[in-house]
Amino acid sequence: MVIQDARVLRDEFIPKEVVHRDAEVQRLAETLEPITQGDKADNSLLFGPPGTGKTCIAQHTLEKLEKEQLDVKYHYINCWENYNRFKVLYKALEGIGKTLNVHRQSTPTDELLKRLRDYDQLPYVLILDEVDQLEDEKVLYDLYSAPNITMIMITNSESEFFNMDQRVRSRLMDSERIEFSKYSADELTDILSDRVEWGLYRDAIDRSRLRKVALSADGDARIAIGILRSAARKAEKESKEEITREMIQESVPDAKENQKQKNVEKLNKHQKALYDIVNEEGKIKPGELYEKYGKKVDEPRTKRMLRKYLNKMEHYRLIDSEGEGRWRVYKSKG
DNA sequence: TGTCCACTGGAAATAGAGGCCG
DNA sequence: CGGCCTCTATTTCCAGTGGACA
Repeated sequence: MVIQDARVLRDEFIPKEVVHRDAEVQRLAETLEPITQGDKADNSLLFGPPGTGKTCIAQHTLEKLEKEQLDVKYHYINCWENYNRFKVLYKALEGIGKTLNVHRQSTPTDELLKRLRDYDQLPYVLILDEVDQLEDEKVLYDLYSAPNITMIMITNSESEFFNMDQRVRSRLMDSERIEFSKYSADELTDILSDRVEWGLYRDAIDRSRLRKVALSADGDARIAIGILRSAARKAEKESKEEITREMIQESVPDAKENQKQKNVEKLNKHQKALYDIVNEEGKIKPGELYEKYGKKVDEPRTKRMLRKYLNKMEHYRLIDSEGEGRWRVYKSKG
């Protein structure tokens, strides 16, 4: 037996103590300080590469705040999954239990917003993860103008995020910005050993092997934990008592592919067809791509729609493109 | 210099789904 | 049930872009 508590190895797990992010935790806590007086705090923007602890710290800080201070509410919203105005507002209302008798289709979005604005019980903090994935950032403006709501926005790229509607941007400019950088191999090793302590049996893995995992993850904690999880499962499957270096080695590609795979699964058949063609060709001009696509599926969508799909896939980092206008070329990743 | 070409992406129009209400 | 809403997905229409070519 290797795994003691599988929950600890999941992506969503939030540790009780966060290691190697003291400065960031401190800054976030200071920014949120007014909330302890029952006021609205400044919004914050956490940015940095994937797997650097942004989401984890936001949730951890709020969880702690809620525990110490009963009169705060917070809610986590993933903007990848809730990418439009209605969905975000609906989720936000869910967090304060005001969705009663809001019935999905028949209530206008403005009504949702009105309810949020009218809410004045307790300070309400919204964690908006992957906020750059929103189809239309105007919803941020809506939330900005709600008197009691404080936002914690999370994004990979600060510059991409601010590449938005002028009016929304000018409001969000004064958010507290907190930058996260990649973890070093030593830091990652510490994070892993923290997880191991709660999640695995003591002798399953030692520090030098954890360091091997850390080195393969290139500063990304999510990948590091993914490698560990996958290696632990292998050990479990083979009924071994410990995780070997070979198991770790084999798990590296699994873990790295994993994230991308998740996104590919969300594509519909038209998007998948485009994705496959781009990958087969490696590099392809739009006209040719549309033509191949047309032969490949029944009931093809119009070119305009395909352009929308391609944009989306590029945004999700499933494909690449280069060149503007007439010189555009779509490319497979990597 | 003017016209054509191959492509992009915004905006408006349309279709269809699901819920509300009399 | 039928009329009325709103939402999302999709189509239709089109102005804009900048190199090629006569």
